[in-house]
Amino acid sequence: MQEGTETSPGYSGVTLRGDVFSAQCPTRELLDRIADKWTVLLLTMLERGPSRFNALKREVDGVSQKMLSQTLKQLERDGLVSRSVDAAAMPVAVTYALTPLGGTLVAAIQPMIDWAESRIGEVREARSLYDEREAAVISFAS
Amino acid sequence: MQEGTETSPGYSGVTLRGDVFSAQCPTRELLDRIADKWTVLLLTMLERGPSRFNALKREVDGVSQKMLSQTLKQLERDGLVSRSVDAAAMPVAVTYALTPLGGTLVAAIQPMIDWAESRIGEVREARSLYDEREAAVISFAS
DNA sequence: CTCCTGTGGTATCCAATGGGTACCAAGTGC
DNA sequence: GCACTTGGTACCCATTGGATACCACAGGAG
Repeated sequence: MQEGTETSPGYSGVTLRGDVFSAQCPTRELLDRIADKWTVLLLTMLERGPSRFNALKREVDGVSQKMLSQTLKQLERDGLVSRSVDAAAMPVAVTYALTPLGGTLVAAIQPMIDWAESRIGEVREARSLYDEREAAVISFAS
Repeated sequence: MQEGTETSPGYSGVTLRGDVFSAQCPTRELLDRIADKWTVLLLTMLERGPSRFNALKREVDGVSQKMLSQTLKQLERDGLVSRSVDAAAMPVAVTYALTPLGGTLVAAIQPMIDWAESRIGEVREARSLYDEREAAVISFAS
């Protein structure tokens, strides 16, 4: 019925490319979504190979069923993950797998993960230093 | 076909290196923090050069004062951003800048941003397809 | 047979978090 | 004096995340 019920597909020209700092930028909306705790963890986990719902729930420690199904649904909608149902299996088997597009994203976030793993020491050190200074300031103030 | 995920239990006090999937993993805690909307945007903005509080607030569209000061404080604590106060200036000038460590992080998240910018088209296409299918299923059900 | 488990979710509720607004103190322009 | 700037903090409410319960169905234990 209403053609205008959703974000206009046209965008006549100006894509605001490079301006992720504008709230309206579509790239920023995408960035907001992929720069997400569970998204990153799930994609990384799926890079190891296809997995099933409850397997993911067990493997990704701390994820709730709600967030898992929600995140997987978004990833599927974004074409990053595929969902295949085997209805013939006994209690129904649902398998999630990375799509090729999802694979390119995993490759793109890998440097971030590697950074976290290699720099965690420096960050922790910075934190201790900061907390010490902080404590000093507080005791000085009171 | 990979049998995947021998992330089985049985840690005997080992480093958990590479196991970001455990909730206790310190790397995962760090990853949760940097895989954050405002963190990514602020770091990217600061890569352009040092900036002041209200300048950042103006430039990063949509960030609230609260989230800005909160995020900056965390970044400072993590040693990714430095905060320098010029008390001599008229209404006090506070300048935020990337530290060398922060610079390495920006480099590490850049691929993710580039991915978002280059693949946004494919994602949008996947979304339309998904939404169409979804709508079809719903109208079929009702 | 009933009970319990596992499968893949959805629905519901509540706590935590994010964001908007107001306010502060100090200085400057009008 | 009044309003505006600076860099924040304090407070409140809306949105979100997370825990829990529940569903339908099938298989195995007892």
